[in-house]
Amino acid sequence: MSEEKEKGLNFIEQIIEKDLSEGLHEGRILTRFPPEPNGYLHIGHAKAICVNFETAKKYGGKTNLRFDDTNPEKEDTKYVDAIKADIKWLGFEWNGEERYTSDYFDTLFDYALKLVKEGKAYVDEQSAEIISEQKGTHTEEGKNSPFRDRPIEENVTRFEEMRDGKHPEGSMVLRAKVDMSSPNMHLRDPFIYRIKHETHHRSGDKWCIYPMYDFAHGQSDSIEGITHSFCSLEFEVHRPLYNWLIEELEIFPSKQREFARLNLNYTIMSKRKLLRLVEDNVVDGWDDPRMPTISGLRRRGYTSDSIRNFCTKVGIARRENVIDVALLEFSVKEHLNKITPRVMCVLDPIKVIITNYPEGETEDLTLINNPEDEDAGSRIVPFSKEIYIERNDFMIDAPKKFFRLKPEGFVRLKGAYIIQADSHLTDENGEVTEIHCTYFPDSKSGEDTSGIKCKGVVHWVSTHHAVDVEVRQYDRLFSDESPDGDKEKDFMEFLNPESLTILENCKAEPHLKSAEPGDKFQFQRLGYFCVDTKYTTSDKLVFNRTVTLRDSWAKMQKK
RNA sequence: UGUCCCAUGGUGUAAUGGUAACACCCCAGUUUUUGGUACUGGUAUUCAAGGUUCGAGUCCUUGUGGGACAACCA
Repeated sequence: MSEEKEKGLNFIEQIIEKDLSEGLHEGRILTRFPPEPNGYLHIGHAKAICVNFETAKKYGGKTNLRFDDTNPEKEDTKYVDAIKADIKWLGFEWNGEERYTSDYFDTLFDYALKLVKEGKAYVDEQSAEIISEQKGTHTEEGKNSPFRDRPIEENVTRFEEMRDGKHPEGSMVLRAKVDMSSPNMHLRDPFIYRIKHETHHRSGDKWCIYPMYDFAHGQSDSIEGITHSFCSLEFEVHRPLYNWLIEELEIFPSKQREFARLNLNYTIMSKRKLLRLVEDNVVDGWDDPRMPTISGLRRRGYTSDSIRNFCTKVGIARRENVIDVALLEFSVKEHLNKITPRVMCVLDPIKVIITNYPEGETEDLTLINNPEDEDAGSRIVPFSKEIYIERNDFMIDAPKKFFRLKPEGFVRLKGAYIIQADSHLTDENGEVTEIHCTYFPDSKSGEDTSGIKCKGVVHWVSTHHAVDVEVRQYDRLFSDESPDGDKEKDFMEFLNPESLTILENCKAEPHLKSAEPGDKFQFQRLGYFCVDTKYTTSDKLVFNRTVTLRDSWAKMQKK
């Protein structure tokens, strides 16, 4: 916090500071996060959450959590719980208990009735098709409905009948009487109440009419005394209606402001499309580690700190943007580098026999846990005659710049000795099966007097002490930068067939035996990994690769 | 064809009429018992044309480009 740079305010902060300087609402700041409980939260919501919670906090205000539940068809309580858990996990605390738009159904009905009684709303009994036709187009004005000027008493009666369940779905609708000739389609007598004979997840069967978004959101903001209502750009065209209703209803004047939603390359953010991935079993549920959902990122090993930092780096503005996923990845690496203990795990093991090391002997080596954090201490790693190293750390015809093990070459075993490759065995396919090496007793890590210079350092695990673990390597779910950007092709065509690789024969140092689900580590030289919370059992550890380390060797090879 | 919004390095975001900067990415190097981290340096930017002004990324006009908008969804 103290290192906070003197960067200018974002436009939302500018608005707030201006309001504050003008004494708006006596300096009270109240924002809200209004999810619809019809799906899981994703990284895009995380940005919205940060915008609302962090700006309110910055100015001494609070944030309400309000479930926008006006469409009983799609909403469910199970999503409510998941959403609450995700917000808490992200580290935010909402103002008091969570709220629900459905809690305001009585008030909302009264508001609507007030409009009806003042001749500002009417019941339209035409079909959806007819109404749609009358609505006009962008270039063509709309036409008034024949029901537009029916008597107020008749409107009151009909509206009450709607409420009382006397009419079937789709037979009639309550409309605000605004302006059918407005260039803004949302002002052409928008629907504000519709009939839905549907059981609501909270109000049950009490209601069979439900307010539309435009007649629920702004009013709920107002009821709660929200001072600043931040939403995404797509709602900009709704703002005139938002304001019109507040004025006509003469209720608390909340103000709506819009900002650009988060877009990530190689990622899909649409709830509908995410749902398809889940339903088509392309992924393993909403919390699949490849999903951009909060729960997916959490299972993948992301920390809430890193997600919040990412949201800060991304900024807030009003222009469309596509953030590079590399920035998200950088954000986790930045955090994980500071907090994770280093540990050795061989993903693709190949056996190394140290011919001059005494048979049956084990040596306890002390390795530091985290060079970035002195308090992290150290641990014991057993060393012996037989070890595993990474298959790709040995190369027969190695280029000059290959600093790892090659015939006749030297390499340092991390935290242990320098070894030299003498010979190797291969199978019928030419695959190396075993490497024979000699070690230099006077080259022990920390007390090396051998004078041998070797640039390469390699991680290893003693075969007899190794823990068998499964490692799941994840890559981006889509191979195209904007999977939903093609009008011709379905986003499913861009799925990356290699987004998941399961390695079942990995060897980890014994220290890992006590790892618990959710624990995070840096597998030295490889990346950051966490113990999977779903598939790990008492006798099988499953690790998820959160993100790889930067690999300059791989980069060099590409050239 | 209409209305509204937006336009700053490759990607994002600042600069509030006064020296265009920060982060990520990319490149080169230093350090290193992680080809990690850290550090140093580098490439690269105001959509265009007019106007206002001593001075414009910022204000005005026009153009160009991108986005949004016609669900009994939110």
